[in-house]
Amino acid sequence: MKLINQQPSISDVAEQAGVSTATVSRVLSGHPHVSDSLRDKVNGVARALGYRPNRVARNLRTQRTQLIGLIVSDIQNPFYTSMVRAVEDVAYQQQYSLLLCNSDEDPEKEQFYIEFMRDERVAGVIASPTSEATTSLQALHEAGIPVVAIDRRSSSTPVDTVMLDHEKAAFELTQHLVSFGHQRIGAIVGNMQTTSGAERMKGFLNAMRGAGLTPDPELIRQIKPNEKEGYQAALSLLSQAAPPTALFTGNNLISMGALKAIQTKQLRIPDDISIAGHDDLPWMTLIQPALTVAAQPIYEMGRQATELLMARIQGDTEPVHELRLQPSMMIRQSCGPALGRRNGVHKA
Amino acid sequence: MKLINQQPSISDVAEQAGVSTATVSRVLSGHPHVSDSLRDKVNGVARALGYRPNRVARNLRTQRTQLIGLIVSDIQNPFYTSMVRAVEDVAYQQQYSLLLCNSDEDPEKEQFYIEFMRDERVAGVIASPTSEATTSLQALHEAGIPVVAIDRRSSSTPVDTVMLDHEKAAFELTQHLVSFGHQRIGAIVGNMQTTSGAERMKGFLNAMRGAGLTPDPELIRQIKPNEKEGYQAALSLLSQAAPPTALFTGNNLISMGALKAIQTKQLRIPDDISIAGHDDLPWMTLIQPALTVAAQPIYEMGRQATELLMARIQGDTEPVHELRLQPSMMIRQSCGPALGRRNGVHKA
DNA sequence: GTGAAAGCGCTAACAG
DNA sequence: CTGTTAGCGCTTTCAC
Repeated sequence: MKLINQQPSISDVAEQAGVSTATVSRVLSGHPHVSDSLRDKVNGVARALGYRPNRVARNLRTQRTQLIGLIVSDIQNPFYTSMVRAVEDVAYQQQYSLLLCNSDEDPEKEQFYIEFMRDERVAGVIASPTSEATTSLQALHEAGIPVVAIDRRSSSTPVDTVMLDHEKAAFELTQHLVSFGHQRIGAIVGNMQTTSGAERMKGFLNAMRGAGLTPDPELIRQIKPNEKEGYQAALSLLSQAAPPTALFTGNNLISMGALKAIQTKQLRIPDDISIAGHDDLPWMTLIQPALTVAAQPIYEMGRQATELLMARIQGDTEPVHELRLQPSMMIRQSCGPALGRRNGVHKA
Repeated sequence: MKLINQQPSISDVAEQAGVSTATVSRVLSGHPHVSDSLRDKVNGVARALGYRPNRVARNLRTQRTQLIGLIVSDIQNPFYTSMVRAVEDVAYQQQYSLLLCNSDEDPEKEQFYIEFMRDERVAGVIASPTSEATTSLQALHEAGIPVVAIDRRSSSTPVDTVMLDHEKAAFELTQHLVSFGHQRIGAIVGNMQTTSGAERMKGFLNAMRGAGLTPDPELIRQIKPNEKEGYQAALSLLSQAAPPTALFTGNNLISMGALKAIQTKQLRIPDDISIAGHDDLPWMTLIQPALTVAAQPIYEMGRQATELLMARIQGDTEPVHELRLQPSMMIRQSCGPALGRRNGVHKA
């Protein structure tokens, strides 16, 4: 009796069809030199048996897989979600599938997954490293597994990289705020260990200094880039004796937290407080007033990263690329001259 | 000379350490009966060589993998994103990784991925089928690969299932709307082929009839559950000669689209139009007024599904489970008695 | 406690 | 055009 969960192997098909396993293999992988009669026969038997090739065996034999490893720091961040989507689209076209990992900004978890991917001999990896210093990518690279860094750089490993021009985005956002006369601008950004965090901070500081303003360290917060910490940071900023009149937020989660803090403090945007952030999400035009942001071409970044990776997988040996995509400023109504709060304070 | 991308194999380690491959294997998989001296030696050599076991080979030999396949219909839907997160958390704990696929509500794509998973001999699959009639899951099941359906049922295959009590959620939401005196309630829900779509519609209709109201077919729209179609459906509903005074939306993407349509039509919530939807997302309290919804315990659903799956992978043969989790009503300010529009119309 | 050897399912020379 | 054969890297009896 046939065991229920026993899947037929290539030799079962060969036997049934009265041919060798080599012939079956040739038919199934679309090899050209097979007679039509045998081809039909093999196909028929394979279908009848419900045969499906064992990819684990094939992968072992060919020393290749059709798996792309994707490491993001937080799958719940819509920014990464869109990226996953882009990567998946391109990968699917080429019949690759995605091994998805959430590093959670935790180097240990990142390390585990990178090793897992190496052990699984994935064809390539796209990663958004938790830190520029992440060394495990080096191991992948040395093992001959192509890697492309996305959104953040891995300074320790010379790999293809695709990123937003973070500094420019931050610079323009800050300039926009400054143009309304703001001088006390609070900045909430992610860790300096990540490329995006560091470069955004740099853009912010440059824009401030360029406008002849001296950034106040009291108004700068470096946090884990999530809603909760964004909320807390914004709340503490807004609760100071001399609160900022405008807020610069380092990503969409931080913006969300900051907006909730503004809600908690019952401040009006932009009269009491202006706010400008990163990433453009559908809900941002739903709120009143709509949020001004620097939009990232996320899908495009994911697409290009995947295409770069695919080329490497196919053996491309060109020198390392570093792609910088440009932000688009989405000027809406969340920024304006400081009025209410200042007036309120003066009146009080 | 050693090739750059040649990873050392177990026999390299064995040779260097002067032992058999069997011993190396025993040491590396933590097998008990090995002398301490050999164990140390093997570990030392392995580390020195930067050896990493080839999981493809191991998987072939053991006929098992540490891969969980996860099929969702749209990774950009925050609902699924949270689910992915939950699944990943539990899987990671048990050292499993995720093979992620986006079916895009496209049965063909779903089919491709299911076959890929079968070919890769994943340990188990968690899926949100594009249709209750999806038959490919049957193939997995027959091949001895445990499957658990989430959010939606697969009527063709007897597998563990974890879902929201969709009908109840829809029923309560509708009742809430009815309690404000609404009679013309527009409903925008996903395809009837999915469990969630069908059951939500059922809950809606039951609540209407229970209140002595006759659902108007003109006010019901079945769409692909995304923002764009949600927008179009809502817009067409609101542009009718006799528009609804309240909207019932079938998921968060549809709610988003509907809110944008309301914005386009410059209607006031809830005076001109009330709205109640599904899923609770951070931005929903940021908009003015905050949206009333039935929240799903998404993380919990993902967690339980994964635990059910893990049990099956470990050989659990209990009868099939069907878990129904309860929604929580988040009553906020987006529903109220119809005023403005009706008045406006009467005045005109 | 350790090694020799078989074999998981497949593909790719190499013959014929 | 087709079959024979070796072997990918690993685990696991089976002997010793």
